[in-house]
Amino acid sequence: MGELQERLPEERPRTLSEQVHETLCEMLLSGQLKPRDRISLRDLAERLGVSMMPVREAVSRLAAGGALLVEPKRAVQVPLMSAEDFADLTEMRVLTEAQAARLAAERATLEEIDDILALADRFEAILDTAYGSPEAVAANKDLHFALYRAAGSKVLMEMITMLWLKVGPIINFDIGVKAEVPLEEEIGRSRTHHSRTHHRQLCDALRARDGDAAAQAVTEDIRVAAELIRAYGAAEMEDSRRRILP
Amino acid sequence: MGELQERLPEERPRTLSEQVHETLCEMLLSGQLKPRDRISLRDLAERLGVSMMPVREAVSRLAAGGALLVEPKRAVQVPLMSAEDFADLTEMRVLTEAQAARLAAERATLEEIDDILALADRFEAILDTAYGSPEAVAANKDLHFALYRAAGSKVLMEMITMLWLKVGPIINFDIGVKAEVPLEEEIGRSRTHHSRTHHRQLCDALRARDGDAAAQAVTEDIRVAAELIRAYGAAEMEDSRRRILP
DNA sequence: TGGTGTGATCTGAGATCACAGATGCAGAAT
DNA sequence: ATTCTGCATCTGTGATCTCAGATCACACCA
Repeated sequence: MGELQERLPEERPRTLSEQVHETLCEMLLSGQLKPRDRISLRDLAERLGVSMMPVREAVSRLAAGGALLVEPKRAVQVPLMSAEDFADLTEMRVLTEAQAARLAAERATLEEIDDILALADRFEAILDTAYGSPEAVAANKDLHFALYRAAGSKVLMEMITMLWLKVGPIINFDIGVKAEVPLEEEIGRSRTHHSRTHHRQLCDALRARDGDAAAQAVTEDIRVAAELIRAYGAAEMEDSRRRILP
Repeated sequence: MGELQERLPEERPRTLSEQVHETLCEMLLSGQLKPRDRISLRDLAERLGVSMMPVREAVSRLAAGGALLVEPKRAVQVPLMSAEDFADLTEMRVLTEAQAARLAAERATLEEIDDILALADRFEAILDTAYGSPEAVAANKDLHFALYRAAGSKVLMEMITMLWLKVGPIINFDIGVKAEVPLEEEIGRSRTHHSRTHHRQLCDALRARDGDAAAQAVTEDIRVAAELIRAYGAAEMEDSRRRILP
């Protein structure tokens, strides 16, 4: 009992629900959860060393945002997304994240810009050595969120976070597939190529304080990545039901 | 016990949590809850004839979206919004709702457009007789949401709903003040004037399938209303703490 | 061999209880 | 009259229990 408490012993008195929520968010954003994955409240509670209650509350928060799907009397699962839903989600990501990039280019402090440029360098370095690895996913996430945080809009940040929680399982499933199946190397190469191009456009735009260019770079980054995922068919894959950590 | 079940006897088997959630949403959107209002889980549970559990789940869902603020070991309350937060929220409403209007103008079916035009007429009629009434608020909400629904984007609709749940208490508090305090009649008149103008621009844009014009109409509607609220000072009012239904 | 039914098991939903911290009001001290 | 103090009350948090519905596997019959 008490794994979470022991792992975070001196944290300020956050509730167990918040800690569970954070854990689930990380699992969604990092690809530990894939579409169709089912989560048992009892299992997860036992695994984390808490009772069902905090898990229930965390799960309903995620379900409120559409990141998890809970049908009454049925196991809660990571929602399967149709191609239409994925396209819809992608367009909303373009709308919100392009605006965030525009605001960041116009309002970021010099320190924030330096941080973002450093994260972009770090991401490129990781791409060279370990494309498709969890580290690359995390570095990409850190870069994007540093940019969006610099936009200075709390509400926009919340909206983008919600969208990422929804696309996380798909994007990272995609990466997981590529990591396991090294065929289709050309897709990987074209993807890293585009990533580099868009990230460099973004850095240039930030340095020049060019909001439109920053928005354009992020827009293309999102659209190209989405198109590669769509072409790969990950968005509507129908593999057999999986349990987490069986 | 069982008031909700009896009131909705033949509904399909929705959970109590969902029903409570819906009730709370209506209270937020219709102005029955104002900033600083406190909600006791036990009181609300008793009032609705359910146990604390469904109320807890509904409240955490709203809290996840920022529509309610729950601090550990303290009464959950309708969050008080700073002027900066309100401005931020307004800009995000412009971003999302203008895009919804643009999509609706381009993709709405003729039936949907007819419905929207009818709701606009209905709203104007209510404005003539009962400005600032709960009916006017509801009619305005119906009009806007019919428009956004016609955009055909599920994700966009969810985002807009979340934003309305946040601004609902402020907008409707504003209206409540105006209804109780008939001074400042010129504000009321200017507001109805702008409302009419923007709504007619919107209708013309829909008929002409002009996405840009529709987006522009909605943008100005939101910005003008927000400016009037800001000028009135409702966004940062610091009245004493209230309990619902004392 | 293929379809069907049936029961053991697992699921979330909801109620109830115990608990610790926050609140607020009343009374005492200044 | 005002400020501090202390206790009664109210708060959300979390655990535990019950229940009904869903699921799945295995056996049985056609």
